[in-house]
Amino acid sequence: MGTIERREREKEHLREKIVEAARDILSERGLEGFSMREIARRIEYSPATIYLYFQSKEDLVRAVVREGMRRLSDVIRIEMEAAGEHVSSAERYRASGRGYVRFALENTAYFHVIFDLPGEAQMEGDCSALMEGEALDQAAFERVVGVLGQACREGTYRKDLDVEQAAVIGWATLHGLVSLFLSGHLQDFAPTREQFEVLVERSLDMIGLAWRTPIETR
Amino acid sequence: MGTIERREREKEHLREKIVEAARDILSERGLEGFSMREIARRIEYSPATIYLYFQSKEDLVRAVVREGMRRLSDVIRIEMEAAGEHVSSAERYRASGRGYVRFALENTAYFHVIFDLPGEAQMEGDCSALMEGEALDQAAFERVVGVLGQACREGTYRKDLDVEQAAVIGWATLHGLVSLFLSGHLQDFAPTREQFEVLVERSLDMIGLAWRTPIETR
DNA sequence: AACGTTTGCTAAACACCGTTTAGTACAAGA
DNA sequence: TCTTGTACTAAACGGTGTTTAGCAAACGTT
Repeated sequence: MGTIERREREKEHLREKIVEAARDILSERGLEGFSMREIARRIEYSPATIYLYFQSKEDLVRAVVREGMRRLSDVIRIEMEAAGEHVSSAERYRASGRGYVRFALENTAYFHVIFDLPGEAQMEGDCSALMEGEALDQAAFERVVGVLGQACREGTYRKDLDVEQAAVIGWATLHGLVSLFLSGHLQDFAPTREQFEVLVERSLDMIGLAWRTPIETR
Repeated sequence: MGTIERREREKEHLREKIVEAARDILSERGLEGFSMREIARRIEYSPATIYLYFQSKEDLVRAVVREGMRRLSDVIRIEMEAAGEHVSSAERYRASGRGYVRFALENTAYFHVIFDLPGEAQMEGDCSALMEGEALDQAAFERVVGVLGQACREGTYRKDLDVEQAAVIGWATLHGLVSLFLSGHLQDFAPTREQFEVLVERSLDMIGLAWRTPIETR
């Protein structure tokens, strides 16, 4: 009898519908309008029902974060592939950076939920669910590390570059730029998106410059 | 008759008590525990009273942000002064960066409230109140720009460096590092504060390296 | 076919929240 | 003393996340 399979499929379907609704609300109304009751309204179930599928709002948010991670990873990959196979690895690295920035600018709600929310609350306890998100994160990260290593072997960047460390610092630079821009703290310096994108390019220049230069600091 | 002066003093005193309570709650319980009703409880007034002094929660938060900006600016200044007058400007620049990071690590609630909250909601309308906060922000920023310019004149960094742009990029790098660290996204790479501080030093190395190198990028 | 039992769901409640309104007690000025 | 204005608050409104008790329908078993 396939009834229990059908039941399980239906259960999974509703679970997905909840995550979809959550992600739509996040995109449309941002974190402000993101509430369990609003999700319930949208899927036309009672708020209590959501608690049969997710144990808390935070749990549901984590599911959305995983979805966001997937998208971010995709955008970066697509941007790298769009750069083409014939370009240098260094250029592909730049492309990955542009992908990160583009994702942040075009999915600000996702971006904030991914990078602002997890903040400092945990540290112990809920490591497993966090790690799940991190794993997806790492897929993109490893790809960037790979292309950086390739750029070293191609001779664009210096041979002894600590590629993992370099990847983190480059990531942080772009992340900081985009965070400051989105929170309005670059209003005086780069008010428009165009000006901001120029700033991003100059930052990528700087990063490349630093990776290229032989190490002999102070 | 000094009665109205006394009344005004008392009014100002209560206003300050509200901001103090708000800042304490923020430090002790983070953004989670930060509520108008909790502030009211702590100052032993009714919640409605707060609305005689601040027109909304956001308005009160802005007052706390201003306070936080002042502190951040102070920490950076102190760290720069602690580096001493006899050291190079480049070293003073590094010190300012360390100050920024130290403030973020030791005042995480302030840091989040300053840099995460303003986010994307406004953009028009409430420009005046925002500018007030930015002005304090700029005091520190201008100081950093100044020391960067000095380092150029001293010959440490290249003469044609766009110091304002450089300051923004450097700021973003440290801001990104600290944001990623606080949100747990560097757990795999720099789990402890010690390891993170090493990463910060390596980033400051990289920044200095890039400012030093003559421009001739691709 | 009838009878427990399990499943999927919800109404209602609890304890919070930000904010507004109507009103009170009291001090100041006339 | 009477009026006016000031400082404050109780209570309400509509929202939130979450829990609990219970209901109706589907299920497995006899």
